[in-house]
Amino acid sequence: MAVTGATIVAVRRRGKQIFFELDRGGFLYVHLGMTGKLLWDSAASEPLEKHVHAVFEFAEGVLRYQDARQFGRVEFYPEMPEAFELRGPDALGVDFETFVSRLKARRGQVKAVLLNQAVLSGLGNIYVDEMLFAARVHPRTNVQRISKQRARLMHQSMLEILTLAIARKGSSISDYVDATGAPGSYQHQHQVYGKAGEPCPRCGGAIRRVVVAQRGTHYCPRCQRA
DNA sequence: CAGATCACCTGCTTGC
DNA sequence: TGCAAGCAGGTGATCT
Repeated sequence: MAVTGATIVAVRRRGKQIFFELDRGGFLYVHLGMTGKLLWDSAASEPLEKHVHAVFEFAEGVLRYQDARQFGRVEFYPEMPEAFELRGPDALGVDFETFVSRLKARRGQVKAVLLNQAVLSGLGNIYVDEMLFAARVHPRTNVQRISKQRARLMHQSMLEILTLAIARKGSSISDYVDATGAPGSYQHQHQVYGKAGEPCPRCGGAIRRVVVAQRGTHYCPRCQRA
């Protein structure tokens, strides 16, 4: 295999994309998709658990890639493909001006634009719903019709929510765990995601679930006006 | 070009 | 209990 005997010299991330750079050039690319996990162990388990698709052996232990739904990726690239370069900057690193200009370069529903990784890298379904709720923006709002003040609030909410979610090691809805097997705890901070029918924490009205951009979308119809 | 629809997969939950 | 339908942290192709 292309990576046998290589040493990882750096690990980088942009949005949901993880890059393990190798001393001999090239890199291993990992995207967890919906149910992917990278699991570290001091020794390989025998036999392999279900849905383990790749095992990387190190001097110190073993890294397994497990992914029930197989929407994730583990690939080796000798160099950076152009398609990767075209993806948007990491959401956590964008300043307000960049945020606005990248959003305003698009048309259509704000939820679809935020989920588009060519606009910003890193926003997924949970965090888009949560940031739109925080900024009181309806998910179907045309991105061209969002005011500067509202965009300011969205940008602030995005940074706050992502920062807090990372500090809490992510949202574990059913099965996400980190490399040590520990679940995240940000799911306990969710205001609207997965809360259909429950009272809005801000106004008490019922949270609604609809489909926007082909994704289950949770919002408060009273706080987030169209 | 925006947006809908489908496709890729497995597993868990819900409802009859 | 059984079985079908619906749902899930993502993305990309294809069509209208």
